[in-house]
Amino acid sequence: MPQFKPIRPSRVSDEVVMQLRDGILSGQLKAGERLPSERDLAQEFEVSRVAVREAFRKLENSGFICIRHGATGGAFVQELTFDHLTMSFVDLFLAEKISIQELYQVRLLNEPEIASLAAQHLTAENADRLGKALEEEEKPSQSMEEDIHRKTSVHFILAEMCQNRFFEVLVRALMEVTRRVVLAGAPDFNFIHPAGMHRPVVEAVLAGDARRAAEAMRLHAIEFGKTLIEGEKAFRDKQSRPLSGR
Amino acid sequence: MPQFKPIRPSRVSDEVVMQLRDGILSGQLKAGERLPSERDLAQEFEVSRVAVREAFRKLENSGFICIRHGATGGAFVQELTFDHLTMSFVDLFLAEKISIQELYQVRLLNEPEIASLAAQHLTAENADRLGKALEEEEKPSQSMEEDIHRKTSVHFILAEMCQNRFFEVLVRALMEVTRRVVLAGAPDFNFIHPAGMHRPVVEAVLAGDARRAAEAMRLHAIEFGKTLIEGEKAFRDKQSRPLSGR
DNA sequence: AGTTCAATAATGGTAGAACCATTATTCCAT
DNA sequence: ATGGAATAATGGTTCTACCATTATTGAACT
Repeated sequence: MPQFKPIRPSRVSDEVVMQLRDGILSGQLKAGERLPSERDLAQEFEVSRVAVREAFRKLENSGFICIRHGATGGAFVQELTFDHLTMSFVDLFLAEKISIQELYQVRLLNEPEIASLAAQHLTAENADRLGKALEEEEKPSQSMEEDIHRKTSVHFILAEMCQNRFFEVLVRALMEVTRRVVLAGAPDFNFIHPAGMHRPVVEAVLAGDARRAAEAMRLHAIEFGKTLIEGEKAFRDKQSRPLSGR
Repeated sequence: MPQFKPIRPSRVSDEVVMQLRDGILSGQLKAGERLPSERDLAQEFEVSRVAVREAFRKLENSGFICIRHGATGGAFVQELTFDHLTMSFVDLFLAEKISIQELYQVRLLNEPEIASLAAQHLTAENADRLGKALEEEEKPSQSMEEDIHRKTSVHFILAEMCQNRFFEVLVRALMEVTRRVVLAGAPDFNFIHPAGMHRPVVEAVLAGDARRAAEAMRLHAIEFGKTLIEGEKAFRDKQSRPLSGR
């Protein structure tokens, strides 16, 4: 018996999505470029404006284009970023498809490697950024938001330094989940993640000592990770009733 | 001066997205449940049907709902899966925002850990699955698709066994990218990934020897990784002109 | 009784037109 | 120069009508 494939009548809007998507991924439509107006595209594809709009919603949702209103507005091709990936990841966490416990395991394995790579790729400029970030995070903060922002920035800089964009997106995702849990649960972030926690890591990286950097990061991940795991239950309880997603 | 926040008039469809999304994430709308029809929802929200449809396109694109046509059709709440995350990841690879080289680094760090965890969580049932998968992959295959499918399944089973859903989604993403590169570039997958390559890994896992499993996987990742890195250039060249994305 | 097939109704899919809202540009009055 | 109205282009929204798909119903015919 021959292998038949399922027949699924495709939507017009999906055809539009595919053509535009291919154009972008193949490089024919470059970032920054402006697509024709909805009305013109509808004419070109010989479909209704609704179909074009639905296609735009999907492409927008995937981060391929962004839409601006008004004259000189329209759909502009975007450089694909990691932001949407991070957000889908957060969604999975919110939907309880992944736990802090699991992320802890991932973090414990990957963050030391990131620190190690950062130490190996140390440049004068990054040394400067890292030093300043460490200074910043040891100052008292006015709000928890600000405190979290400062204390995550060391992680972000290390992730950038390691020159592996996967590790970069991983750290972004981990930090975003962390941020949410902390904001929902912790009364005082500076208490559970006191200033100076990153100092041994940063010092090892600045010294170009990859092994020591990895070990220092490992200890930090263990220390802070335990606190965070405890925080998850409070977070889940708090989230189960009230709404307001992102 | 007080900190003003930027004013962005929101779209009606985005409001609809947010309300439905919150309903799903908070658990008020459970998986399998059917949303009201487009016409009814439009009335409830006091917006047009188009607005509801655009919202549906976004929610569909993010994997929150799926739409069925015909009588008894409508929008059904979906259990959130890792599929969309995997696809966005593949998109980033296709857009050259991430390279095989980088993924190799990630794989080299994580897959040994996965193998190690799998060995630690060995059960009779999984031992059986693993053994059968190994047998399967050592049979000759009729097509490259089939060959790839069989040879990735060991990785999938190990990822499931390790009981960390992040590692699971990581492996899925890595395998999907691998699949594409191989399909585009390799004349004979069985040549670059001969049967039996996984045998040392599987044997170590079945023996419950975590350290040996990790080491065997590390060697496998190095061996196959080098081949794949060479395959990337061929893939990029081939992809740059013709279209047909997924 | 069982089978087949046509009619029906509910639902999503598509189209077109009209109008509103936002924004850059232009031009005019001050 | 500055401020502000008019203009035009574009996305945002709504409405209406109709097409396409599918489950159900019930009649007609074995």
